[in-house]
Amino acid sequence: MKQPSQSSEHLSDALVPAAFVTMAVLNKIGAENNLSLTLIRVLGILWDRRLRMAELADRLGLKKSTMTGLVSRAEQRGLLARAPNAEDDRAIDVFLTNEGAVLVERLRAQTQRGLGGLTSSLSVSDQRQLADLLWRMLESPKG
Amino acid sequence: MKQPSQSSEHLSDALVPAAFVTMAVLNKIGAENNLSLTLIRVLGILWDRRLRMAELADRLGLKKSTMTGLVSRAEQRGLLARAPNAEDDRAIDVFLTNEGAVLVERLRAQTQRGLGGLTSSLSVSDQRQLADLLWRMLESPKG
DNA sequence: TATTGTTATACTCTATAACTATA
DNA sequence: TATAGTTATAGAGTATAACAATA
Repeated sequence: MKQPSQSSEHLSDALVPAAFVTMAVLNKIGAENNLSLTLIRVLGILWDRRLRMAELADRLGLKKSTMTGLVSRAEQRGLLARAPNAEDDRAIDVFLTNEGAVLVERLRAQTQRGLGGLTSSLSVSDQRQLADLLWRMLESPKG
Repeated sequence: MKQPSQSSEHLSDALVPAAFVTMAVLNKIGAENNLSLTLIRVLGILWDRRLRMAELADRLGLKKSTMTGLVSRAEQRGLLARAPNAEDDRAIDVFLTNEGAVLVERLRAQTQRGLGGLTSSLSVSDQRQLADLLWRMLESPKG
């Protein structure tokens, strides 16, 4: 009864472990910088955008009340800031501080280095091909 | 000063979003089954193994004290069980119950379906190639 | 002495429900 | 009435520190 569809024939059987390994690296980098995976993602999303709380919660698949705590803690640490929205008096905009932006740049570099051990096991040509396939998968309408 | 190495030239720039999207799917499946990503991983690891607490904690990159809570809650739900280790009287083995094994099979099926929207955007040939590249990356010594 | 696992404690992340203020 | 955001509360996940039992 055991070892059922362990055939590894499906792409998802490779995607899942790849995601876990990638997340482990990100998680380690997060721990070194005292950041959760969620907060890393928040900072990444805010890199080139200013978003309202509700919009941010939507993108992360979180509740607004969860965002409040997340943003408040990050704000206290000086990584991002809140400001009233210009059009809607109910809404609050969130955006990176300079310190937050510096941190994001550092995280990006650390991530490339951290994933180096994994990616460098492939030839440069294979790396390019893998990146290409992943992008095509992600950029599809459904993705 | 913004938009620095946004060139997306590095494989890691594709691996990270792919991992986040994959994790979002897994997270949703977990939520439907009342399981955290960590617990999903625990169950997956225990699929074909019986491990001691310390060994399990090592594989997950967690502290032993964290494992205690994680395993205790899963045990109360009947998904896994504890038993004294035969060789070392200090150690405790952890393994899946039948109910846990049934759940793992269901999760695997749900995951393949859940990732279908993503993977099906590629041709069958591309899917095979992507899976092959990911496996080669993961199976390398460093990975 | 060192290792295995647990307990106690504290903080982050998350959700639900109830609330205020604005649309 | 509906939406935006916060607060209060509760539970899971995580770490650190201290502990008992065994090696």
